[in-house]
Amino acid sequence: MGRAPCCEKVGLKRGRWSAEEDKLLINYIEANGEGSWRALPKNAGLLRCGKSCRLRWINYLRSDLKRGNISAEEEELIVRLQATLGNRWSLIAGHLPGRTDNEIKNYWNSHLSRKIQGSQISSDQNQAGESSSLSSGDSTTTKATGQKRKHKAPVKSAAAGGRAGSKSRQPNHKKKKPISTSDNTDHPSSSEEPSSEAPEVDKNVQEAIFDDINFTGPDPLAGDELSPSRSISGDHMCSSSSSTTDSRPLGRDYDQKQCTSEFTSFEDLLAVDSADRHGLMDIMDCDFDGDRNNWDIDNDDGADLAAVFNVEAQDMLSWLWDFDDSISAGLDAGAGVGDLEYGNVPTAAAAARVDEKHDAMVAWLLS
DNA sequence: AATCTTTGCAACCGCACCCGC
DNA sequence: TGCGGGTGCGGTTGCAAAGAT
Repeated sequence: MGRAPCCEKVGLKRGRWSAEEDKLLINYIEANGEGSWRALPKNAGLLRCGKSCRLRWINYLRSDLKRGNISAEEEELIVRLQATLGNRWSLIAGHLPGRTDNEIKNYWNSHLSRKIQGSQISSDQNQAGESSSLSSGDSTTTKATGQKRKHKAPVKSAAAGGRAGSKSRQPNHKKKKPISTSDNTDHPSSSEEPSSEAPEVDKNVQEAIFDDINFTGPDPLAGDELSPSRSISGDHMCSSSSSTTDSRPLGRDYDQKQCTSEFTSFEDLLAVDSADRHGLMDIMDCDFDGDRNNWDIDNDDGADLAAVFNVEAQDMLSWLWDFDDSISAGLDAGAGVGDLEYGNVPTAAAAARVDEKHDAMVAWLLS
């Protein structure tokens, strides 16, 4: 506080811009270029604050803007980037040519955040036997559940430490620690200082996770041959009785009691044969519900996982979400709508890709 | 048809950072 | 080195339009 406002507000117009004002602004910037926003209104003959002029130009009047109709691809990219970068809308906008941070932010707050919320709710329901769907959280569902959106606080980012509010704003990440484009595709934790401490494993939370793992995720270890479709759900993370065809070693030889007693630490889990570590993927319970957008953590949520492993799970998950072309190709080749659910075995290349992600997951958990 | 409620989004606000003086 | 102007960013608000009753 104590700082003078960016411009004198007395006598200045506020609210919606008229066509005449837009024209004045466009004409001035085309003639003089951007910049000097404080002086611009006066020079352009506008009764507007310089900030307002800048906002109007950047968000709506620039010629290189797309405006409207965010495509499914753009939407998917937004979701993925948001999971990785958090609410750094300007960074996200940088990956979407023709889109502004404000547009993406609004789209997120009015569409996507509710989809994610709806997905999480559905995910909870899924544990009770219902199927989940990301798209189930659309506006219709919102109305059906009576959720009020008006002036609600936007959903805070779990991935990048979404700030509690403008008054407690965190340092600007972009300016302090620039994030390159490649950071978005690299292992997300690579840009963070790796923790030098071994993960603190809260046994209670760990057991809670073990209590209700659903084996519905991808199973590249299904091998080269098609295995019958299978799904191991609830309370059987370590059960050997849940599937007759299940040959994945991790947990298969243990019942739940054994599991929670023998695996008293996460390191114990990792001590099993390296080939078995792929089962770790299932701890995360990566779940594709026939919709690549509908990727979720079925068992508990990222917050619990982060609590257990002392990491930001969402960052890793967002990378795992990177559903690349090789996998898509595998699915297109006949793996089916079920994506990577058991029984829908993708091509060898696709399986190898998932395999790679499993290994990365293990490395990440150990880091 | 009128009224109320909800939604979408344009615009505003305050804060933090950068940079020149 | 410190200060202040300029700018960028993300959260929040206001309001028109759409939908529901």
